[in-house]
Amino acid sequence: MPEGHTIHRLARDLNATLGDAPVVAWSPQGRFDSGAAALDGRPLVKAEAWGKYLFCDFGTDQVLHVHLGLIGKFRDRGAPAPPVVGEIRLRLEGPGATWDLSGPTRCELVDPSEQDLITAKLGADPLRHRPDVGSARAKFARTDRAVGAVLLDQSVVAGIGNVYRAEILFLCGIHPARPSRSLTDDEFDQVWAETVRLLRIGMRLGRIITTDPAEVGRPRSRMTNADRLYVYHQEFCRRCGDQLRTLDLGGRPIGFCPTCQPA
DNA sequence: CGATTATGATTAA
DNA sequence: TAATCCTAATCGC
Repeated sequence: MPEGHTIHRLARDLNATLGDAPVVAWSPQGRFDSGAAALDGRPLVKAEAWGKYLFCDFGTDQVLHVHLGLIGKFRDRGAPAPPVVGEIRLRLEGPGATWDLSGPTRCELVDPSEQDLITAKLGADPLRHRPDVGSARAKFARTDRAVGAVLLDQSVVAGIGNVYRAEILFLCGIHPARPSRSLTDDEFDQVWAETVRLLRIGMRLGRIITTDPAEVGRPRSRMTNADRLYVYHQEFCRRCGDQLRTLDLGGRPIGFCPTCQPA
């Protein structure tokens, strides 16, 4: 379930569990044989997230670039390495962890220059150190596109996905179809603050919760979508009870409350 | 057991 | 805008 929080958490956990020991790398599925061979026996030097993009440095001339896309997963199956289940593009085995990558939209080795090209196109990442808020603010102020679409644009803010954009706008009381340029400075500040706050919570908890993070203490099975979220895939407004509506922005649906988010 | 769906992004048209 | 890619879980029959 990959928005930016997932990728940053992944980078953190890869670094923590793979340490500096040599890693056994292979492609159970066979679709990344040559790439895996280039990493086999190398230690993970550093994993790093840029928005939804993950880069892993193994101390070789090329960097592993992974993008999970909509359905990709990168999970630790524990050690010792259990039998392979399903379509695993890449498996990384360390002394204390076994990472299985499935369904990525990108899994490739790239030159550092290509990595630079990718990251240069990305906007401010709220989860990175000292994100360039000014550039995001300037981009918001410059366009007439709907704010709901701009929030999903990775070249403006890197890491927000379809769930967070809906939840952020609800919490800010902003109608998703409003032109980005119509936001006041205060409104932009509020959007940015909520973005940082929510993504941090998501990274900490390992899942998207925009209501009350304390809720996570409850068993997962007893937490419904409606407990975690205000508008994404919801029918009624948690605040005012009105029927929520859906709009298509940026090619994807976004739910909102017509009362709490007036046009 | 087939159809549907999913927190994404690129390419082609 | 639509088609396409990638996989697994869930849903309906």
